[in-house]
Amino acid sequence: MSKNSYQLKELEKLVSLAKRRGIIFPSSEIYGGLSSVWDYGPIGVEIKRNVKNLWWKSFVTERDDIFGIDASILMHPDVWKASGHLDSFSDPLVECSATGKRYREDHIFILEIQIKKENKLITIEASDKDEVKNLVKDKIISITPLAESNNKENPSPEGGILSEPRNFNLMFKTFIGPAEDSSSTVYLRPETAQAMFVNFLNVLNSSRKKIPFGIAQQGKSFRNEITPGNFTFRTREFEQMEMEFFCNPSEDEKWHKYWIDFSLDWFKKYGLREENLMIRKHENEELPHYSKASSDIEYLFPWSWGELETISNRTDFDLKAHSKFSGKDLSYFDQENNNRYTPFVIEPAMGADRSVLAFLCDAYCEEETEKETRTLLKLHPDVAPIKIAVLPLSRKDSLTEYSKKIFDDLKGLFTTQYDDTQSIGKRYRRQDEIGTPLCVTIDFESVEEDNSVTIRDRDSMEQIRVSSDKLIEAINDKFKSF
RNA sequence: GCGGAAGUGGCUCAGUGGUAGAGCAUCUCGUUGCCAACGAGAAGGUCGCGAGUUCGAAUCUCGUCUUCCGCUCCA
Repeated sequence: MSKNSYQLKELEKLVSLAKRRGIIFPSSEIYGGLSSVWDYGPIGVEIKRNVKNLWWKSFVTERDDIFGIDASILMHPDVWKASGHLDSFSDPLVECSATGKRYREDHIFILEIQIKKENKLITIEASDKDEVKNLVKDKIISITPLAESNNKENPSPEGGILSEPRNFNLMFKTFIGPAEDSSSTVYLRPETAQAMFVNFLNVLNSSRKKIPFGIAQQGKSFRNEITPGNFTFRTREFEQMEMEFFCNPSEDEKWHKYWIDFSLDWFKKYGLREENLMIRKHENEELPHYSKASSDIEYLFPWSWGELETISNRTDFDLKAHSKFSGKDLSYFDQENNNRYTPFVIEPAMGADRSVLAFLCDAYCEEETEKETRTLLKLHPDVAPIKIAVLPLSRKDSLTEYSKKIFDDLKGLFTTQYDDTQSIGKRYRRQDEIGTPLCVTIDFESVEEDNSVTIRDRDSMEQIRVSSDKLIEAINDKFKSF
């Protein structure tokens, strides 16, 4: 068995575990499911909330230079004209094999022209035939719109071959109001970023903050991906954790590097192993229209390396575009240096669902014990859905009463589960499978003798005995040492 | 969208035309019991869906849906 298929087997096991233990379910399953759409269950929702809250803490509340917003998914349709998403997302496009650049099919014309008595075929980008005539001074024999070309392969304006035209309807369309006429068409946002550009002035004015500063947001985005798949890695509805950091154009490279390092440290801090992480700088030809430079933080998923986060230098593209389309000046006046400029933007854009998946993949672990295989999620305690399980060794009334009291003391401080079904061994294994770092076990000694309980460690399975009066203290000490 | 594989209890799978099965998981009762413990019992499936062939279909045929793997994606 190759390493790859072995690892894919691991992914299948994780998908099974996720369903069995209430982490992630296929959407609308009783109706046959919906392709590549997933629901978080009772355990999964805790993990995802933890990941989002940890991000928010690191990127917003622990800092004094970043502000959060929570914008609507629906926005004015012109937002997507300004951002470029409408043009490059919804028209039939052809792609150049050499540069990867996409052209609107109706803006490409095939020309047969005569240069020095020799007939040549060239391709030109223009909005209509009249513009073509103005652009080309040579003797034109014929002008054929690309759509009417009978050639199997057409050259692109920048060399290379043009692909077959495709409809890239990457944005989800919907309607405002019950009447489905085109005047009320709106889109589900394909990225959360634009809300932060559109609210740039609002945040700037209400926060009285000077540049550099950032605006952060978490929320759902929607893209009609051509190829979704790999569990929750690429889905058409997904949640982003994005931050737009506005800075002086002269400092963009410094901040770009800063946010790459900051993000990488964040993933490492919450448990992803360093050997499974890498930074990949984008080649120039894969940069999108708005970006000057981009780096990915990639994680070694069971199928391959995949992007968790892209940190882009979006330059002043978006603010300038919105200035142009809205007519509102989005430039910034720097009082210290007495000059006006449009800020550059560094954007760390993290996938919330992808991050959860990476934490799960990294934590998934099988250990051979004497009789069985122990499956566990070695999640960082801050990411773990349940922090503590309270497990009475038997269901005798005296133990139940004592254990419930322990549970009541803990549940306000930690996410805690109480479980008194079946054997203690099975309960430990169940908690291992959802990544509960600590189990507190109560036995007759606790009740009848010394008022002490056992704390059992998920990873080492070691137990320590502590007085129940000092239980909370002991738990906090254990969490600190993870 | 094209090609390949697959869909049977919660999970993993067996079952090639004759009354739907196993292991694990789940639930109940008992057990002074600490790493998927032991004993007893219970529940759970119109075999993805829809047609067709047949006396009879999980099994054969067609359609359809879904999932997985490869190609253009990127959070």
